[in-house]
Amino acid sequence: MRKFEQLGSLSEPEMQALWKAPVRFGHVRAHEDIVSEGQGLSESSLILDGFACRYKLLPGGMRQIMSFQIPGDFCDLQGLVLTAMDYAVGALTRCHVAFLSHQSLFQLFETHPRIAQALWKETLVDGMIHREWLENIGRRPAYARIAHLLCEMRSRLKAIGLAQDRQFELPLTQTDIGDATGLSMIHVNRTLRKLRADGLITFHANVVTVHDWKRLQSTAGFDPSYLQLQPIGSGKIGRAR
Amino acid sequence: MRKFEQLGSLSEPEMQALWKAPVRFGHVRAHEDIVSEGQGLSESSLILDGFACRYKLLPGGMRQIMSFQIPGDFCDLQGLVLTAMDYAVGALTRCHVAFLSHQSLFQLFETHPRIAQALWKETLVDGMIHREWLENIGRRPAYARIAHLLCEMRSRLKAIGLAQDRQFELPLTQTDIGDATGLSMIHVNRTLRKLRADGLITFHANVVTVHDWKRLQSTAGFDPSYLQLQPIGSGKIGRAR
DNA sequence: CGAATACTTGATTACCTTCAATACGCGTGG
DNA sequence: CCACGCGTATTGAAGGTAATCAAGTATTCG
Repeated sequence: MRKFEQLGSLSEPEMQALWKAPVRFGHVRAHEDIVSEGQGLSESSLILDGFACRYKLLPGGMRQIMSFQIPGDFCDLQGLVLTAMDYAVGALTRCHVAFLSHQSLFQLFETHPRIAQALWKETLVDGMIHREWLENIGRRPAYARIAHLLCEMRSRLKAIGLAQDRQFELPLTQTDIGDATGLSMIHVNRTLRKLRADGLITFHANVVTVHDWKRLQSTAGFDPSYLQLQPIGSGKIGRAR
Repeated sequence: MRKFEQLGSLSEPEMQALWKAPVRFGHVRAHEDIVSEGQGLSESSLILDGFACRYKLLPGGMRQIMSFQIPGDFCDLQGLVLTAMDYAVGALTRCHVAFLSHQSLFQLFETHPRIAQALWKETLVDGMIHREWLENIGRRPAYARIAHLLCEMRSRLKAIGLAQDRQFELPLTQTDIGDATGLSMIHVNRTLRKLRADGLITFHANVVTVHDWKRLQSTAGFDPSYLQLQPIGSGKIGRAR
């Protein structure tokens, strides 16, 4: 549970302060919502364990997933600064979640402004992922689109030690993948088979096995520097303060 | 140029401080970049006048537009906290731009932390727009997709006094609309004609005329509360501080 | 073990893209 | 002033990608 540390290179006293903040722990069953759309929030939730997704429902009942949240990700920092959520967060597996009250976060911001900045940064990274997905859904054909999603998830899961080079667990149904990529479940199925037939990956029992990482990456048009951020302290901000 | 005020309900002394900050003014010709991808920045740019867009180019030369920036919008707040831009910002028309150095912004944050929060909020609104676009591109057919884009732009332009009920200027080519919605220019053309034939809108010489707002909204699945945010001071944050 | 959920496969249809060619609008320069 | 060229818009035809419909199989879970 010491995943706070990935939060973004804070200094020792800042980490100390975070440890002392009151945290409520809880868990959410698979297929239940962690946060609902339209809700106003009084605490922010951080995934400690499990997979979740942000999504919206359309009038017709269709679902669009906007991002997957993995351990170490905040779900709803948006609710800290804005008064209503424009999306829901659903648990894809059983999730362990830490809830931090907004009040105590704001108190932390007073004494440790860099914590606010670290959280701001979190939301900016969300924005980067959204833009990557816009590019993906808007301009790539299904084959590359799914390949790209797999590249992204491998990359993000590796960063938190949940993926190996050749293999990682990805507890998504084909319906989930379809809702994330803007495709029908059926087409996802066929495309996965094609990826399999081409010797790029296999996806079975929630496990992705990468057979040809290089080719997967190139068909996806995946940029390996994706989300490889510089730590806060070493960049412009360090200088500016 | 007093569009700073839309920045998000800051108090008087905060506004005063903003006025005193050093600002560099400039302009960018149409079709030129305001910011390039991959760049590290030392100042943040705010559109005072004109239209711009955030975009990425794919290896094949395709372009995906992630959002349109209109007067009063920051283009690259991301560069304040992160060290490299993951997208470029291109001017669609001649743009007047204000550049605020990161250094002076960070100084402002020290004395007026709510300014930082207002900018954080700006980036969260960007995130909301991205998610709306993800839903749009991922799950709506071309007809509704373009209708939705028009609804959004009308709504945002109205908020800054640049749209009337029935008519507003939208200096986008059909290619731009295609790159924003993930469609081919040709299909945009045909879809616009269909919207015209159905009596919803006309789009000619960069002017959108709305003939049937209600029907446009309903075919788009547009939520009229989109981006209607509560001011910062009146929400949770006000209480928390 | 039975029901529910997830996956697979085939056939058909529709949406959207690509290719190709033409027309329009506008500023430049002859 | 008109010709020219360029970017933008328009239109038609052909083809491919992905959706929908329909039915059947495998898994998971209570």
